[in-house]
Amino acid sequence: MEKIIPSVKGTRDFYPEEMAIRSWLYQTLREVSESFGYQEYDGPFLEKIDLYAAKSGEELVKEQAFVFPDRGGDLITLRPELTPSLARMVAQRQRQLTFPLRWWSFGPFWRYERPQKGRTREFFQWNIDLIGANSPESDAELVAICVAFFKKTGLKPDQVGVFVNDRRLMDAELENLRITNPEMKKQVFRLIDRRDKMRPEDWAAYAIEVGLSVDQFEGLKAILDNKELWKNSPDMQRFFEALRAMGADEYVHYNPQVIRGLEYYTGTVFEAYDLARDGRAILGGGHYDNLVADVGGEPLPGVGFAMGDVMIGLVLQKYGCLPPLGISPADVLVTVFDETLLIESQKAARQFREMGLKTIGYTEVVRLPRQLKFADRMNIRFVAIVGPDEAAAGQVTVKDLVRGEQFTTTVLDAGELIKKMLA
RNA sequence: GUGGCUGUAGCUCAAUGGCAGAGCACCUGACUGUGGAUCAGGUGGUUGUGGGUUCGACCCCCAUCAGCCACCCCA
Repeated sequence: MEKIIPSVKGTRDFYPEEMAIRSWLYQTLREVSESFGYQEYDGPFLEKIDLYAAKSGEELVKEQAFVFPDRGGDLITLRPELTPSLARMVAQRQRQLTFPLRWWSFGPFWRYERPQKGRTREFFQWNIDLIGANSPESDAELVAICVAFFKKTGLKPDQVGVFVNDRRLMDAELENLRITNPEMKKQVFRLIDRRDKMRPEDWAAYAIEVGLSVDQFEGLKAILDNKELWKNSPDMQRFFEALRAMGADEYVHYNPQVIRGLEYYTGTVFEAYDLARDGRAILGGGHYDNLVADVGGEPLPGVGFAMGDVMIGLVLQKYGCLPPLGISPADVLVTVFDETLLIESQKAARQFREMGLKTIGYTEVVRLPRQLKFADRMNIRFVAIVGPDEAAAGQVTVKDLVRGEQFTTTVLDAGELIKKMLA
């Protein structure tokens, strides 16, 4: 045998078991998204590099995207995120679309990163946005959607949580500490983001390096340790009140340390975690002032989030929330007795299918035990045997592999009985 | 991009520098029109790849590829 050419680093093969999970996830996301009245959309998987160069940092495109020249010499990128494509799609029809826009998508993305737990180079992502809305209640709606997803999958509020903050609130709090320089604020945001990843003494040293005075540093720590800080913001108060009204507050926590790396978030920011702090963020999102800022067009505020399939898959597996495996591809297997009866078996299989039963007709002439074993392995509950006796009488013998019982009757009767037993 | 751990049968893993093994799975039979269970037998390997050291390498060294993990980053 020739050597098997290995798959591309960081990609996954989806065998039927994994594919079933992916399809289930897609279906669940669809149901949750649609229950809030969101419409499905998608952009191209290939985009010109310029689309990202305009908006994202140089680093993203140069180091974390798959980029290659096409035959005409243009640089093409396998999309690393959906937002720029969304911005273009919205800007192109800004005058025709009806706002507020509620759109969702689930599709593949690529990032040239080093694979590790919860991170692959090829992954699927749920993107959902409410565009052309600017209220705390619209921000709350998106958080309520991700809570609805958790509820639907069976994840409990003591297993996962959504942590929320508001950048404008943080901005105001920093102003109170006389941190007013925009560049300085950016650095302090980064400092806040790093707090949990560094030892306290290193973090303090970093704070001094950034240029904070001792008073400012103490003030910052007080802010970050204040779980009631949200009460200083009327918008956050409205946000939490809306969440309660939507029945989502159980899962949602205020955390002044949530900042998010993305520069385009301007208001509410949030991310969901396994409460055991196991692994990376499950999802992240927030409020932005202008989706189409880099594409031109009227300023368009909105709120949205993205969730990758890899991390949520790990969390769902950890908490036993994945759908059961070993689901059968068929209800009935029609066996083949010998070459002379091959056609009879195929006719019977067709009749079963026409009655709405998922039916596999064996297409090889092999010994019966082998065919029964096949049915057993494939979790096919019913085996219909068409032997010389049955063929002569216009009947089939149906064996129920779960109960170990069997009966002989016409195909039509057998089909009805099987349907009853499956119900 | 940086660092650590690991690559042996289809799978999970053994093997002081001295004959490459086990369990599970698979195949055959016991059982010529009936799956699972049991028993008996059997197939299965360029030890990731390429070099080096050695009388001799799964084992030591170098490189490389892949997987996992942590950094970095997280759109």
